Amino acid sequence: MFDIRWIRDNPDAFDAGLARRGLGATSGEVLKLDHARRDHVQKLQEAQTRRNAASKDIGKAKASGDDAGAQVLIDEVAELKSFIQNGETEERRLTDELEACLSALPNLPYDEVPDGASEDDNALQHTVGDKPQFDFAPKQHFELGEDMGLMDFETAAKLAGSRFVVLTGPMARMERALAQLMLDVHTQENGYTEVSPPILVNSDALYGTGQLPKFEEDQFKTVDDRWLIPTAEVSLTNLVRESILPEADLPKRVTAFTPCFRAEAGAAGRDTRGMIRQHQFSKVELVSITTPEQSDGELERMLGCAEEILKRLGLHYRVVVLCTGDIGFGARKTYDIEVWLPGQDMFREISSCSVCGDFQARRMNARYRDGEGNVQHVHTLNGSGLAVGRTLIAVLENYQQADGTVKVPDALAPYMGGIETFGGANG
RNA sequence: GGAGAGGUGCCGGAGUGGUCGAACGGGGCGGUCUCGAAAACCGUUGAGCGCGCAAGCGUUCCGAGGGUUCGAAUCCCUCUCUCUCCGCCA
Repeated sequence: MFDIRWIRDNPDAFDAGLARRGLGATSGEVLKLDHARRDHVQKLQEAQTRRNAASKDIGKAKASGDDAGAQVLIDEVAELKSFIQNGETEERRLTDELEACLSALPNLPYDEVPDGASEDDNALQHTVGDKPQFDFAPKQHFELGEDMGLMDFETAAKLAGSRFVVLTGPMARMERALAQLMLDVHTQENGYTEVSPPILVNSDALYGTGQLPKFEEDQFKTVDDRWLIPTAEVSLTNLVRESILPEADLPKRVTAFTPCFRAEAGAAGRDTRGMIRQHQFSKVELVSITTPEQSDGELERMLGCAEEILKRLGLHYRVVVLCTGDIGFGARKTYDIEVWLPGQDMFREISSCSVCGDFQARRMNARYRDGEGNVQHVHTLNGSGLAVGRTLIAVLENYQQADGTVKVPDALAPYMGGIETFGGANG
């Protein structure tokens, strides 16, 4: 959501930013609505001023026993009544119309974000590690998992349909181990506070982070008008909605390990094999709430926190800056971390770290009080730290051995009960 | 699920339908006093929107949304949340 006053002052910059997103100029329409609304508000307020004054005089007149004088005023106010009532309805309509227009517009990218139409135009930032060498043809994660009998898509389909999986034994344990490692690093070393939030939320929360109203078809909705979160970003970011935080509380850093649910409405036919794209997956999410001054530095910090997990696991990865065509709805700038999957012979997204400026804060009405006592909107950031399902995939493919077993990375040893490999004859 | 009680400012807590953005207390902030501090005393302390360079003026907001009324924090309806008791339950 944009600051309408900023659009008033910078209509060209606003349109230019939208143009980079491939959208047409909108400031004309927005400002027309804004003008109509302000015009209307002024007339309405004048009427309200007159009504309030007259109403007070009625009270005084009655108190002093001047019933005739009171009656004159009563008649005057009665005339204003319908005008004010209609006026209030109209004001709400104009406000809603303006908001409907603004709420569907994506955030503006930073200048430094590269222009582009698709992920092909993302800019490589840096690469860490090297591709592991195999003296055999590395398998894809689902081949490994199914051969081990520890990853079962068929049974999952019986329970829930396509795009679900059942993990068993050490496979299930490794998913838990990965989450545990991530949470431990983020809470003990990176300054994040662990949170266990609702994963079923209302429409306001989803609106706050920008999934609604535009991306309803990507979400799962319950029968009582709640929604399964597509990411813990929703729950964690909305923790500060409708509040005014003391500046001393910022930056506020929270993390949560939750399941995430996505309808994958537009992804029919994509990544149908394996665990890459599921309706349900688990993720450790990082969210930071900051002042406007802190947010850019916080993005770099958050990226570093996410990268740290991959380094601990010894996984080869690269970081890209998403171009204007690939960046998410609420983001001003996004880093994707892509991990190397030898079985797939390609890099795949495993984390996405975004700075949203005050875009979500305006939708949530999340503010803070600065040193001078001024109230202003916070900035919000979110990032995966990491997507646990995809991390599991990466470990499987990178740590596989010629005999079809998988070596447990050293960093996971404390969480795996001492086993060094798994997937052999005994599971 | 049943029964009841409530949602007022940073917190506690008043508020016969009229001059209430709201008593009073606490907290915070500023000041007086003091060598300094405490105590005491004085002052100050909500958010949104509109107009304005600003000072400021106006307007809206007492859980949310409707309604009654010339006028609603106060009356009515719906919703929502919290608390207590009972039932059920991981």
